[in-house]
Amino acid sequence: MTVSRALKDPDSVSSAVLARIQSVIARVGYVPNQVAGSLSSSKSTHVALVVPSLRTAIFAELIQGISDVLKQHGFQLMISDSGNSTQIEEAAVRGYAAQRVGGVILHNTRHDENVPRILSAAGIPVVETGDLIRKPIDAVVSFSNSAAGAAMAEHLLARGYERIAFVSLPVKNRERVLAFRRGFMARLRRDKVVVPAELILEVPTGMVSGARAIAHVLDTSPTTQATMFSGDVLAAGALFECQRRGIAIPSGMAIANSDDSELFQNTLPDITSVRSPRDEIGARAAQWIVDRSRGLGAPGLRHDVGFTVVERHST
Amino acid sequence: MTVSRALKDPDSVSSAVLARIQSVIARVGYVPNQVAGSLSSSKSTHVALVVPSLRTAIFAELIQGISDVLKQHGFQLMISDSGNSTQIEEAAVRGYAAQRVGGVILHNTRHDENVPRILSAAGIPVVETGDLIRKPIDAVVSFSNSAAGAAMAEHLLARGYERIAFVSLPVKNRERVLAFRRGFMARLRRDKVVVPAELILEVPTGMVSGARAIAHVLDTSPTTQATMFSGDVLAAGALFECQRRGIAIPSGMAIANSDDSELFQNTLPDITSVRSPRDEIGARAAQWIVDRSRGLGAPGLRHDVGFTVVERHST
DNA sequence: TTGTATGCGTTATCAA
DNA sequence: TTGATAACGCATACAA
Repeated sequence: MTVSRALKDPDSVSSAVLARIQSVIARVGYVPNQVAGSLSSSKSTHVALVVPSLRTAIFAELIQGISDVLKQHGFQLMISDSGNSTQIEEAAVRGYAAQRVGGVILHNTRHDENVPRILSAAGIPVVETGDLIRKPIDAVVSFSNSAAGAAMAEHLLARGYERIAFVSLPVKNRERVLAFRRGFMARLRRDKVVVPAELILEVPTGMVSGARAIAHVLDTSPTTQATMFSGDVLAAGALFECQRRGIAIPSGMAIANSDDSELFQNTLPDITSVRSPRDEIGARAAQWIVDRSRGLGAPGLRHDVGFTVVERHST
Repeated sequence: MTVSRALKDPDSVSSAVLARIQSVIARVGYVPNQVAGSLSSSKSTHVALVVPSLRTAIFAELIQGISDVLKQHGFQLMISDSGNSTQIEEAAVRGYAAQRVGGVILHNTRHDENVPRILSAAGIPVVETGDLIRKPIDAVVSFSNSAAGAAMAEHLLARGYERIAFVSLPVKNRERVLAFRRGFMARLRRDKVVVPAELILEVPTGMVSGARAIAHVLDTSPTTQATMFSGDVLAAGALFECQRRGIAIPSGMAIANSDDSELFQNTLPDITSVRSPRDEIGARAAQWIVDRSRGLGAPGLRHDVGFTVVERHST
């Protein structure tokens, strides 16, 4: 018990005893067993994150934001990916509940019905980060994808584009993408602009996929003026395909993307996109969980980090 | 005890009892406490990974490879970043030792002297993945960065380039980059090609940094024929800068990069680079740890996953 | 096939 | 300021 105190609160131990303890610890190489500590105190220093995929760079900033905050407080980050499957997410959440983690961050906002049940039964704080949904399980830190879609539509309208294509990842199980698309379309409709069904595409992830999509648009509907992409690096693939075909951007085809990245800032021309503070989302989500697991803060958090339409030369 | 058995090995329990247990579990919402399980059995289902940075996409494939294998075996992945600081790495390792993780994967191959001590004292298996070093702490799964550098030098020589610049991230605390550079330079020297000191640059990470570097080379040494980049996306930044300046690639300047990425396959022209199976590195490292923590496999593993110089149109 | 006793290494609580 | 005791919830070993 005295050793335990010496490690957690050295001031509560006399300096003589403290010195003796430290010397023995050094000599025998004692390393406190945090598993036993967790069991005894029923406090966890683990936070779990479930993202749709680990392969994309999109989540790098989110992860870094979380990791930075957790490191400050001696918490550990556990990561897994769901592949946009609610079943895999549920299995992950079950595992995290069994491990009695201190909190869970879910990027998806669509879940198996058991997920809220499992988490609330275990009393585990949850933050959702994928979209600023109305009714989070517990807390939500994000921005409105729907508003972002509308803002991007407004930008394209302001630049005078009227014949517009929309290319995204499959919206099934991707509520964020669906919200963006809905916001985008609704704003266009307000100005009597309608995207024909054959120019609303759903494609796989990746640059090659973006290239194929823009090729399809160019081939089947050559009068299209602008293409809006929603999903990781699709627009970059499209830009490179236009370069290969000798099509000038934006005069021959304007392109924009829903998620900003370092790449879009550096291509020629650089690519208009929606910028959101992904590291801040991570940091705030993590901070809230740390606070909660220390008994601070309120259960329900709803934080809008906002976004910006970064107007670049591709539109 | 019977409940414990019913969950781990349902066949060892009579069907009547099993049914009763399952119904009660469902009714009361029982979730086994894995922390208590770990403490009791002194077996961990956690594997820790320390990468230099989480911000770059380079580690996404490594992480995915690890995660896929761990998921199959019910293991959990814990991640942190060291920022190429041996001190931060040591702190992380200390924390993982306290948590009695089942294994640790370190991407860096240069460590604080305490790191091997801590890990071996705790009996925690370690895999290093950054370079195929001669004397790993325990196991190593990687490829030879030195050989990769040499192979890339050979490629450039074969294409007839003789006035060559070398741009990398700072080599301090980055043994991999240093190994690549040494292998590269050594191979050039064999053909009596020498890179002048003023064309050996060390720059920060990022596309902007790559652009600045190539600008510096172009401005200060316009007769340079090729620039070799070592570090993430540097070459992409250089390519875009050349596009902005109207310099043709490869006739005006050839560029190549040490680490392949989706981006390099899609730019115009696409960029010659070294391809290595990063997901396989992760998968094998994870598998070895899983095996070890089950008492299988031998302590010392040394696996060379190899690499390929992918010759594209930028050289 | 089921159940009992015991211990894993901490921390909370209370006593000295 | 230090120490003794009990408890956290499971799994090991053994008994029935």
